[in-house]
Amino acid sequence: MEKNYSPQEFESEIYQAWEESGSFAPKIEEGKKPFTIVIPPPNITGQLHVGHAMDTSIQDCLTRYHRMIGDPTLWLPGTDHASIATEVKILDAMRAEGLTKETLGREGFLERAWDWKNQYGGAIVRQLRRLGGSCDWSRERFTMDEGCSSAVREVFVSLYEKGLIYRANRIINWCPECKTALSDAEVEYEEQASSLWHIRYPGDGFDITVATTRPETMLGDTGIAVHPEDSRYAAYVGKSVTLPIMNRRIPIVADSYVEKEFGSGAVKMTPAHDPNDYEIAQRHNLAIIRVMNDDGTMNERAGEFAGLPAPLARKLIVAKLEEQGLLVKVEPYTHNVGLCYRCHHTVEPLTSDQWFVKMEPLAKPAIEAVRSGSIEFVPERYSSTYFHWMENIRDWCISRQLWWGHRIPAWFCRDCGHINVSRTTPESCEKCGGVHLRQDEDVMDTWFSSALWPFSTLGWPEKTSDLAYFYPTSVLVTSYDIIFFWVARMIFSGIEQMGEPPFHTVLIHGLVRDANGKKMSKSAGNGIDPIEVIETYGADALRLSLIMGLSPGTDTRLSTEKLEAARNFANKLWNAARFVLSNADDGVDTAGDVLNTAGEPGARPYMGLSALDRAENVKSVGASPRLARGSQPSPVTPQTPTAFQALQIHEKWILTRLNRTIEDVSRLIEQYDLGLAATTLYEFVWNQFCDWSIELAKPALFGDDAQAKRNARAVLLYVLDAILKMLHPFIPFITEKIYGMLPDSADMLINAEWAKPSPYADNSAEEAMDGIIEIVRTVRSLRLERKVQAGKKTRLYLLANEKWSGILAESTQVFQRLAGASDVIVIKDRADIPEPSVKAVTSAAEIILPLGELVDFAAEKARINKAIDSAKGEIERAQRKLANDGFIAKAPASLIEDERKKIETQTGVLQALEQQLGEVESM
RNA sequence: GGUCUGUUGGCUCAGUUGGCAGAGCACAUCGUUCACAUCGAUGGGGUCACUGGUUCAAGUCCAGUACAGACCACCA
Repeated sequence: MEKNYSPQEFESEIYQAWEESGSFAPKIEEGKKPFTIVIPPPNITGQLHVGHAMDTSIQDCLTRYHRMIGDPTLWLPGTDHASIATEVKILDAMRAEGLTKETLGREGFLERAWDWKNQYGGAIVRQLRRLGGSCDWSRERFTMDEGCSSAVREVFVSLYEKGLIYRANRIINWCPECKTALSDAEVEYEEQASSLWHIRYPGDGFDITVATTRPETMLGDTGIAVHPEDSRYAAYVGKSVTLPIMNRRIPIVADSYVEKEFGSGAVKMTPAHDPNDYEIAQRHNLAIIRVMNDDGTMNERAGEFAGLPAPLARKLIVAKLEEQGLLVKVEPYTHNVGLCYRCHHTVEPLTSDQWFVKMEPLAKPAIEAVRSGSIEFVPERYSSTYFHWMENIRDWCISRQLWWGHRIPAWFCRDCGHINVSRTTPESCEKCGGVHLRQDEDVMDTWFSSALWPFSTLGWPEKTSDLAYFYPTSVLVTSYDIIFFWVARMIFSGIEQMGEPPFHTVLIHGLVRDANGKKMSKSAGNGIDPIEVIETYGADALRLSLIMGLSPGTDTRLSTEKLEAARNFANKLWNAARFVLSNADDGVDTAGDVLNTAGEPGARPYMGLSALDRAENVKSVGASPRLARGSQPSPVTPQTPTAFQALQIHEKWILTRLNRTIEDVSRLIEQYDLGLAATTLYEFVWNQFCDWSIELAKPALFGDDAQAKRNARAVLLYVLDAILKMLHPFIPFITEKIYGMLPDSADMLINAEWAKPSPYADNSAEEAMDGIIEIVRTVRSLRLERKVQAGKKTRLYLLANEKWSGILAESTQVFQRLAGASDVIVIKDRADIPEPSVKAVTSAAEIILPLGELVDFAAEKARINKAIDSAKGEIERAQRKLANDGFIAKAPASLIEDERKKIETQTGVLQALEQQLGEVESM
C-alpha cells in the first residue's frame, strides 16, 4: 500500500468497477419499500459547478446509505433540455457563423440543436461520474426524449380538456432580448436608480398631474385612475383629459388600488404595458393599446415615434413634453426593475396571445399535501416559503416563443379559427372538418417538462413496472432557489396526474459560496471548478468538505482550507488502514482466523465479535479455519462472550464507542443531518480510533503474546471494517479502495451491509478509559511543563484506591507507550511516594513523577494551588446546586446523582492535592 | 411593505428534545522511535449581539432592540 493517499490513482478505476458490476441498478424486491431519488436534471448546456457537486454529494450519500441498509435503491439520472439557455447558446454559435434562425429555418435549427445536444450534452453526465454519483445510468433520461415528450403532450392535452390550460391575450412578461414570454417566476427584480417624471394631462378647466417611471408608455395610456375617496379628484371622476402628444381623450376612473399619498394621487393607466394597470383596466373597461413591438421598439400605434427603440423614444417624448410645458418636474427615483433571469435584460410587460395554466385548482391540493404532512420540507421553515408562493400564485404562462423545446400540441384551423388540441397530429379540424391546419409555433416553458420529471422518467404515461414500483419517490434534494421553479410545480403535477405527491420529503440545501461568503459566479470569477478540485484533492475530499459541518437549508462556504482538511482526513484514514492491514497479515498465525468469522455464506465476512470467541476455539484446536469463499461458516454463538471479557480495557472501550457511533451516525443520516453525521465519524476515526486504539494496540501487536496479538488484530480490523462502511456514503472511493484490500474481500463495499452495533458493550470500560486517558494527558502535560526530554523515559508512580489500582495495573503498557513511563508502579500508600517528585492529581489516581533535580518547588506549589482552586470551585458549585430546593425537587435524579458524585470525587482530589501541597511545603 | 434566517474563541462554523461552552483552521511551545509532518504532544484564547421574561437551571424557550443577509410584494 502506498504511503501517501493519492486519489488520482484509483478513483476512476473504482468508478468503472462499480459501474461494470451493475451495483447502481436497484435490486427490485416486491413487497420491499424502495428508496428512490430522481436527480434534479442539470442543463445540457451546463458545466458542473460546485452547486451540482453539493447536490450530488448529498444525493449519493443518501443513495449509498439506503443501498447498504438493504433498500431497493434507485437514483435516477438525467438532463434537462433547458429551452432558453440552450437556444441562446446555439444562437450565439450561429451568429459567429453569420447564421440566423430565419436563414436556417425551424427544421435546420432543430437539427443543429440536436447535434449540439448529442455532442455536448453528455459532458455534465460524465462529470457526475467523476464525483462518484452512483446513479443507475441504464435508466438515464432526457426531458426531450420520446417518453418525456409524450408525457408532456399527455399532460398538456388532459389539462386542456379539463379546462386547466387555456389560451388568452393577457399581459405577460416579455424579454425583448430573448424575444419570448416569461413566467412570473422567471423575472428577477433589481433596484435601479431612475427618475420619476411628473406630467400634466390637461382636462376641460382642470389639469391632472401624474407620475411615471416610464414616460414612453404614455403613448398607450387609456385612462387616469384616482382613489375613490380622494376629495381632490372626486369632481373629475367620470370626466376625461387629453393625452398629450397623442391628443386622445382618456377617462378618469376611481379605483381603490391607487394610493392617495403617493405622487399626485393620480395614476396614468397603461394597461398594455403594466400588470396593475391591466387589472384596473379590466375593472373599468378601459381600452388596451399596445405601443411596443416584440423587439422593444415602438410600434405603429406610437405615432411619430414608431420604429424607435424605447430608450430613444423616451428621450424624445420627454423633450416634447417639456417643450409643450407639460413636464412638471423630474425627480430622482429608485425602483425595482424586472429582469430576465437568463439574459438579465429589462423585461417589458405587454399584452400578448399566450397559453396559461390555471393555477388555483392545482395549487389547492398541493398546499394541502404539505399542510397535512404528506410532504415534509427539511428544514421545516421552507414550507412557509412554499405556502406563501402557492397561496398567491397567478396563472402560469407556459408558452415560449422559442424553437428548442416541446412544441405546443395545438393546431389552428385556417377555415374556422378553431383551436385543435390533440395528442397526435390531426388530419382535419375537429370542428369544421377543414384540412388547413397550422400548428402553434411556440414551445413550452422548460419547467413544464421538469414538473413531470418524477413520473415521466419512470415511464408515465405508460403503466410501466418501474412506475408502479418506484412512484412516489422518496426524497427530493435541491437548493432553496428552485423551490418555486421546480419543487412546487412537481408537487401539483404529481398530485394532478398520479393522484399522489411525487415524494415525501424535500431536502433543501443552501448555496455554496466562496471563502469570503460571496455567491460563486462566472462573471465574478470566483467560481470553483469541481473538476479541478477533484484533480487536486480527489472527489472524496470535495464531497467531504461540502458535507462536513453542513446544516440543512443554510448556505455553506468552500475554501482551500476546508478541502485540505478533508483531504488530510482521507490521508489519515489511508494511513490508519495501512497500519492495520500491514499488521493483519504478517505471518502464519492469523488474521484470517479472526476475520473470517461470521456472516452469511457468500457475503463478505462480517467480523462479528463472536469472531473472537472463535479465535479462541481455533487456538485450542490448533487448526486454521480460514474458509474458502462461499463455503459455509460454522454457526456463530455470541452468547458466550468470553473472548470479549478477555480483551484489554481500551479494546472494550473502542468497541463500546463504536456501537454508539453506529447508532448516532445511522440516526443522523435518517434525520438528513449529514453534516453532523460526517463530523461524528471524523471525530471517531481521528480522535478515538487513530489517537488511542491504534496507539494502544501497538504493544500487543509488537509483543510476544499470540492471543493478545490476535485480539488486537481482530478488534482493529473489526472497527476499521465498520468505519469503512459508515464512511462509504460520504467518501466512497477511498473506502472502497481500502475495503478491497481487507483480507478476504468477497464483494465490493458498495454492496456491503451497513454497520450494525455488536452485542458487546462495556460501560465500565469507558469509565476506566476515561480515567486512563486523563492520567496519560496529565503526565504528558507535566513532562512538557518540566521540560523532560521527549525521548526520556521516567518511572511513573500511581497512587490509587482499591478500585482503580487494579485497572491501572492492567494498563502499565498504556502508560509506557503513551506517557513516557519506564516503569509503572501502582501504590496504595503515601508512604511509598519517592521524594523529590513532581505530583498531580486526577480523578483516578495521584500521579507521581520522581524527576529528581527537575523538581521546581515553586512551580509545583503554584500548580497545585491552581488545581486546588479549581477543585474547590467545582465542589462549591455542586454544593450550591444541591442546596437549591428547586433543583432537588425538579431536576432529574440522574443529574442530582452526578452532582453528588462530583462532590465525592472532587473532595478526594482536593484532599490529595492538599496532602501534596503539604509535602511540597515541608521540603 | 411582508416573511424568513443569522449574530458563539483571531477566521469559518457545530452545538440533535433547556442540565458546567465544542471542532477545524490560525497562534505558541515541544517532537524526525517502525500508520501518517497531508503527522503527533501540550497550551493560550469566548460575560454565546443587547435588554427583559419563563424556569431549580437559558447559547438553547418567549418578547423586544440593534446589526447583517435572503426571499417575496402591484406605490405609478
